[in-house]
Amino acid sequence: MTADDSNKMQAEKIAETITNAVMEHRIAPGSKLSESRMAEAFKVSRTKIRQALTMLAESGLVRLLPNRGAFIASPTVQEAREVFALRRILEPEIIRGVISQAKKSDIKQLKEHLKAEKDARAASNRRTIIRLSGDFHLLLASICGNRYIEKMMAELCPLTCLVIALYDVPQTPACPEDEHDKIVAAIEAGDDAKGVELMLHHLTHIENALNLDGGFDDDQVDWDMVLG
Amino acid sequence: MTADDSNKMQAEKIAETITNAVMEHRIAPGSKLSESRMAEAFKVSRTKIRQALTMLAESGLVRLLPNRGAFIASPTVQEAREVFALRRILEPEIIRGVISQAKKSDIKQLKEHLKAEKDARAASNRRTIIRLSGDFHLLLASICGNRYIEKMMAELCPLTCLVIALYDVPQTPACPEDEHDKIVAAIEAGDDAKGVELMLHHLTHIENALNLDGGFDDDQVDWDMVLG
DNA sequence: GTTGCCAAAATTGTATGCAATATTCAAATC
DNA sequence: GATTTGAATATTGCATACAATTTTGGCAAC
Repeated sequence: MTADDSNKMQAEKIAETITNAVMEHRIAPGSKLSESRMAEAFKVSRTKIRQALTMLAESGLVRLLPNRGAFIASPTVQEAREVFALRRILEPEIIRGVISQAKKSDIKQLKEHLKAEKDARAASNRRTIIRLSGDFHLLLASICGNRYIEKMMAELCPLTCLVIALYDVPQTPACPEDEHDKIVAAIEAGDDAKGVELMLHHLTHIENALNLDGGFDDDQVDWDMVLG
Repeated sequence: MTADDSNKMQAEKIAETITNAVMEHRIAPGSKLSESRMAEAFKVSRTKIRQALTMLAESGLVRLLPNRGAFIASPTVQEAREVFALRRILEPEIIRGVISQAKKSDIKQLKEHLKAEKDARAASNRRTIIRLSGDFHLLLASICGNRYIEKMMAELCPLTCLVIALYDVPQTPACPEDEHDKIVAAIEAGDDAKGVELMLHHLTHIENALNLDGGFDDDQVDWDMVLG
């Protein structure tokens, strides 16, 4: 029966659509998500939209302000750092998990993904590039075989996309193209240490490419600084 | 204003009550959560209950089966192992974080917690003991200063409680009483390596005390007991 | 030109009613 | 006696109507 498809999954599907849009930078951080507009767009009642928004809020991608509505999160500098800190904890272990139990079909899937990334770069398809960049890490998480890690990464990746949208320096060259390839190579070679090192380097590289110093947090305004 | 208290937090408070009840083993894994009963017990409309259940489902503590209703999760053996695997990844880093940035007041709070645990043991207050056992790890997570880690632990601890409820061997002596104390001692001494080792030992110890054949039946929830 | 205020409009919060689906239980059949 | 069927009951799914709150826009006062 298509109970899963038609019933509960409907709200989940809406949430996924929003998440995907965030991952492709088609929704900006801080955007207001009006219930009635969404209901109209998705052709469902507000009830379903509200369900989806509650789910998204629980995952951290959306903030629900009482009587004000739902907004796509805009992570502060501090939050951005915490996202990367957690990823640096999780992803090395993901690499170890992948190496220790990847099947042939998993490796194949990884290589197919690399090819998709290469194609997207060749086509200069910016949104697809961004999207696939995140999906690479989600794919690794799904292969590593721990559903809780996978779930956590499914929350952290969209947040990372928001962080990049907020703090990326435009002229910085995009994610170095070959880092994912190198990681897969290390995985294929079964080289734990190398894979972990590459992953850490990769994450640090992404974080360092951001401008997380002069950030505008939701802190109180320092009027002395404004006037001085 | 108390907008947060009265508006959105109402559903969150319900979810927290359920979570607390799970952590104190006052709701068994697999229990059905009837919307109308809950609405009656909490004296709110089903709408609010539904919101709370959606949140709990997103956090993994509740499973929503289409047209069947909401049930407290009952983690499989595999899921139980994954919970512990993830905790073994996260909590050593939590220890490092706590050591690197705990304030005096944090240490004080930890010691107060140890005393509360000691008191509960002295009074043989089983539910309080269980509850405080989990809270210890949540307290550490809150001190370590990464809100995403804290959130993750806030999901993993209740899940661990479910796992224990499902697979614990009754005659096994409860959590060794002094492991938390030793961990705090290592933290106070600033001894990273020791703290991490103790934490890993602690987690492994809990997991090893479990029996993979035990089980629970889906009891009906006694809402008076949950609320009382 | 700016600020303050009030009414109108738009938006969110909540409850309730009804439809759809599952569960229960008793009667009928084998 | 066990199993199946089907009506009665209970529960979930959903949308809509209405209340509460915020936002908007204009008008007056300074």
